[in-house]
Amino acid sequence: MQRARSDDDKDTRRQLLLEAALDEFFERGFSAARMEDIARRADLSKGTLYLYFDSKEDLFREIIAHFAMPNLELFRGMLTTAPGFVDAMDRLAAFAPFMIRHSRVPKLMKVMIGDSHNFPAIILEYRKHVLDEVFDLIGGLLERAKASGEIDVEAPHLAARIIVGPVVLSGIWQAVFARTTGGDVDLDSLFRMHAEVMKKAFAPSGTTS
Amino acid sequence: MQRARSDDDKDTRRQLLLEAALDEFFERGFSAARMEDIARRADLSKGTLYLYFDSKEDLFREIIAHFAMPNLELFRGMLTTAPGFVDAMDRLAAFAPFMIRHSRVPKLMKVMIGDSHNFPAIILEYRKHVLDEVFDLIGGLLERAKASGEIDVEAPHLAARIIVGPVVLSGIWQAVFARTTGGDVDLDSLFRMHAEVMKKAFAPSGTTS
DNA sequence: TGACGATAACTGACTGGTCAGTTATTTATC
DNA sequence: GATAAATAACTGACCAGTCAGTTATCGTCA
Repeated sequence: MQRARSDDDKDTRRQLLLEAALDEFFERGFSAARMEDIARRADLSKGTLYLYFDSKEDLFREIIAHFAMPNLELFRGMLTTAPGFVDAMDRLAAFAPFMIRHSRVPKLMKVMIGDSHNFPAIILEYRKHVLDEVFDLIGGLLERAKASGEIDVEAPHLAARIIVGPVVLSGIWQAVFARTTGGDVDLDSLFRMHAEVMKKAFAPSGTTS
Repeated sequence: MQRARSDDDKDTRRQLLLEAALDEFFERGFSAARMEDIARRADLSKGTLYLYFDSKEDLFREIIAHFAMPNLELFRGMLTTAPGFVDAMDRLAAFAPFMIRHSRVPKLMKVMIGDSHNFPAIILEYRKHVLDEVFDLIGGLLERAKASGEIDVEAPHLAARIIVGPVVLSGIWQAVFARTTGGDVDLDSLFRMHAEVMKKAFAPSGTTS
């Protein structure tokens, strides 16, 4: 591999190492992952890896900072531009299968759950800045829809958990079982149904489809 | 600590070691957990631990066999004795918060997710014998309720995932964040709402509360 | 009752291997 | 030839699994 001379080159290399590290942490877990293997996966040596990151823990921290935020922004963009609840659910039905199959969110989920107790501070930070934010976004959406009379819901922050539940289940299922055969579900159908279920459940009483 | 002479004594000791191991695996992950610490947690030495289990991996396997099955049976008992869908959802609303707060299921979830790729065969076995069984139980319940005209649902096996989703989300939340402060939700309210949401969503059209 | 092996539960020091992090050296690029 | 990117050999700490030795407990016999 060519040497990285410019700052741009170094950024690309850094990114490459982060991807390699996420893959190794995903497959082996933080503790069993070897720095040598992470470096080799990016066609570099262990020594070079240490030019870009201070320690294994530093690498873990950077992975989360690097991969979590963009996904949150994507999610925020999807939700905040939806005119109402029904529209937001339809978008979620299209967005969730894509995210589960093609984004790094499932891998990140598995890594963060598996090593949460080894880095409590990092994980708590993540909860505050990403997870709580997701629930707040959905909660806010529900409150606006309730105010406008589009839906009927008593506790929006609880409803948010019910909406997110199947997404988390499918993400973890993907992360844990994607490599094994059988047991997979058609995610598009699943989330289309999920959207319909949520619409019907929160429809104001007196409304019939 | 007294020595274990009888077979009964040894069974108790074995059980004690399994509990200790689950706790250590839960807190550190399989790879970072130390056999010495597991033994110490049960007030025994590392050598003694090896009298009861062949290896660290053997211990992992035994933990799952020991803790997963009883919980599945509990769940089966809860569902199969319910006369119908509405009753089953009410039972779930009472059962889920208890299970999440007081059973070892959340700990088991975290351990199995975190180390799934290190023991693919064990985890696949678990999926077939426990997870698929859970989905089949709920799927069967839904089909019977549909046949009797109690509910209206097109794809019971997908609906099962929607019902289970929030349970998994809450279980993982408990496992990952229970020790940290804030961010906790009233599980009783959450699952009471979840039951109502499911009832309303699957109620035959034309029915209004 | 109490002393005396016999049994096996239990211990912890030890070994061999692994790996995070360091550094002296090599080498690509200007 | 100067700069700094990249390497690979090295070090020290850590730990799963082993095993030779220790000791609690029990049955037996005086």
